[in-house]
Amino acid sequence: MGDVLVITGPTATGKTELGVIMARELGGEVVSADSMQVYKYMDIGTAKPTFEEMGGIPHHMISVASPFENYSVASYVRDASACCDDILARGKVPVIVGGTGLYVESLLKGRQFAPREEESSLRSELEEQYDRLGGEEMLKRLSLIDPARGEKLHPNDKKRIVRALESAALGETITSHDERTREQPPRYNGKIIVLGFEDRAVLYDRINRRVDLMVERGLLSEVKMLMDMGLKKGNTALEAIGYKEFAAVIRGELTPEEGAELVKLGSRRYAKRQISWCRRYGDALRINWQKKPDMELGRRASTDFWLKKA
RNA sequence: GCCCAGAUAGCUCAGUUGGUAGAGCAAGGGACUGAAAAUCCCUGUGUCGCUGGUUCGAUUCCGGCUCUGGGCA
Repeated sequence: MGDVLVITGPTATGKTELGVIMARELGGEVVSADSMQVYKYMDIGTAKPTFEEMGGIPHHMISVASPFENYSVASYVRDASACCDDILARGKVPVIVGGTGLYVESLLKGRQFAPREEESSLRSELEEQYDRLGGEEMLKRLSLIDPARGEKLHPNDKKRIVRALESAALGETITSHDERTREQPPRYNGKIIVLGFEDRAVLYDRINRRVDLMVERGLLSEVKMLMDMGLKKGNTALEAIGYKEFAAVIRGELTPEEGAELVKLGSRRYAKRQISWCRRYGDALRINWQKKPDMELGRRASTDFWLKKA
């Protein structure tokens, strides 16, 4: 089982920068764990590291999918573990950097997923059924075939109810699949570093400034380009924070100012969900940046902040 | 200077015919097994401007004061 280093935490905490520093230190390569940086042409709004920022360290799992493709955890685990294995085979250390909790965890565990059919219409039929019959009824039906899963889900959780019914219809319930695969040993031995800030207000301030910076750098024209390419509402890529709001701006439904405010709001809430996800890593090394006294708040965490071990 | 209106949660405001208060937004917490930057669940955080009075009891009624709008001079 290969040793890997994981650097995670909410958005705008300097993961990218620390990742490069650690990769250089350990003789490693960066493997991104970010559900939106996998898409090509989405550079500004996903804050992909620039050539400069990569500092000569190879980066994997960035810009590997077309935004028309609906990439997913399963594809990620397949592709990212191939990267990690290759890095390990060359005697180097994979440094997994990213804030998508599900991706990080699934990669480390080498998680397998319950059955699903790519080309069938089963999924849309189930969705249509859900809309017609309502959550209570669908949950009742799920409970008949997978009681444990039904117990856990809320009637409003359409996505998960549909997925659970789909899996069961294809031959194995999610519960049975989970029980069968959960016992497997993790695929990688990960040392986890969780980045954060002492003060939530400082994090939010950075998020706000970062969004302003994205707008200055041309987020609007990036989104415009994607839409001109033919990307539209159903595409996962356009559901990314920053993209869905500016798509609405382009459609004339929001002013650019309103759009930017919504991006900030969405990013703040996203950060909160990420923090919540990170609390599950009990054995992680937690590092909280603390603002240096008498110093300007800057973009780069390590220059303007002290490291503080929580 | 005078007249009128307002002052209640972080913000915008509702309300209590006198028994210490509630909406929206913001915020906080949580879940997470093929969309995860997605999706879903839970939670009201308060010297009711200050100060006297009436009252068993005042955020509510009365007086004074302060501040903020608007009007008249």
